Amino acid sequence: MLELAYVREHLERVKKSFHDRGLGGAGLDEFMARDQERRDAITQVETLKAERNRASGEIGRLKKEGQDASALMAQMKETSARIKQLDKRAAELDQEMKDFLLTVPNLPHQSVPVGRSAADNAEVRRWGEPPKFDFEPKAHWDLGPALGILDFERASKIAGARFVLYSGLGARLERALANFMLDLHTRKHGYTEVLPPFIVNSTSLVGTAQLPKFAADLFKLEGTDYWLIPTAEVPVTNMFRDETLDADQLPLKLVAWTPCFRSEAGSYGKETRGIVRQHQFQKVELVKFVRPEQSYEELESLTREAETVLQQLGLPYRVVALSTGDLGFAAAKTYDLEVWLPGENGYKEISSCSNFEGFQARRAGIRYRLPGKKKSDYVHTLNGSGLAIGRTWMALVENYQQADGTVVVPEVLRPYLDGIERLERNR
RNA sequence: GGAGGGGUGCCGGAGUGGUCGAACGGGGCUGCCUGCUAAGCAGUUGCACUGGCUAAAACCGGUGCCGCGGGUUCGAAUCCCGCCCCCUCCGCCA
Repeated sequence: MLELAYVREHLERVKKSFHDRGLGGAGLDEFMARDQERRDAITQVETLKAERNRASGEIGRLKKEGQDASALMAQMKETSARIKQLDKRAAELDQEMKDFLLTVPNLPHQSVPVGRSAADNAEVRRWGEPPKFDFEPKAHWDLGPALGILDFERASKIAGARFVLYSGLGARLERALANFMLDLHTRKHGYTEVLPPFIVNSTSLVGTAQLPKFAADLFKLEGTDYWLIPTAEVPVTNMFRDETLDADQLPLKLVAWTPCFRSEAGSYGKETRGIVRQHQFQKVELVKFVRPEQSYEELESLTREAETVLQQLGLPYRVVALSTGDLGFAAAKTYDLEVWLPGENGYKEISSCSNFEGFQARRAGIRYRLPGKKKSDYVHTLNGSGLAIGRTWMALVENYQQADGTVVVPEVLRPYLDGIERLERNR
């Protein structure tokens, strides 16, 4: 969320942000008109309240002295009625403005390439060479079922479309990947592991900005205020909602392995094959709370930390900086990691690393205080996948496939799979 | 799910209709003191919105905030209603 005062004073910058993101600037001018109306109403009602407060004190004094206060009381009864009316109007305007502010996207950082869509994203760097095969490489949706480690039919019987069942070595590979990633981030990158609730309330979702705009992307539990998390970002960022952290706790780095649930409403017909786009998947998520002046170096290191997973697994990838047209609602800047997929002969997003600056912190009330300083300030929040496990599974199977349909297990993963060197049928 | 208790400032903890933004204690900050530290003394101590001043602050004023939302009243931390959360006991359960 942008601060009201900021929008008021930097209207042109906000309008430019809307434009760069490919949104109409509509609403902003009306918003400013509302702002003026609201401030006028507040001035008026506060004057009346001040008058009432004075009179109430006077009434108390008169009564104490045994004097008659009924005239003043009658007068204040009218004033109170008037206040009630004006208060209601001011509250309405206030609510309208808050609702609007919650739908205003974050301002893109100056370094973000201006563009209309993903086509305008800027490639930052590449790592690794796509493997060369002397046979026609298969997609994971052929390899997996053939190895008996992936079962789409039964998943769809149990739940429906866009679910998958991992079986045998497939399930163990998923778990091995999660453990490998968690170990890497906790042992080498200084993250603290947390295991949060997988269900959150709507306040938490407003805090990280999935609500109010993106309810359609989420699963809600009927008859409750509970929602399945679309990413660990939500519970982990909200750990410190309405809290003030000590500056010496920062940067605070947390890693969580959770399932993620996404309704993918409106995406039917898109990426229906394989495990690319599922209603449920697992992800190891990195979350940082940092001091504002450090957030951009922290974004770089966060991205590098996510990249380390791919490097250690030997999976070729590239890093792209999202353009303004592709940038998420809450993000000021985002790097996507895209892994090489032989089955698609192209790169596919496997991690998204973002700096939200104070956008989430303001919504969620996450502050920090410097020792000895009175005034607190909002932290900057960042997060990134480190990595999406389902997509890593998929990339690994495709990149390490052999002519005979088996899959070689990368060295670093073998300790997590009882030393197994190869995924074969009937294991 | 049932019964009971409770939610007050950074923390502990008073406060049952007016003089309460809130006693008292602790902590923090500032100054004094001190070779340094501790102790001691004095002062100070939240957030949001809003008006004035301003380049912007500082600053000065106003309003609101004692879990959240309503209500009663001239006036509510204090009374009434609804909701949320926490604790204890019982039941159930991995």
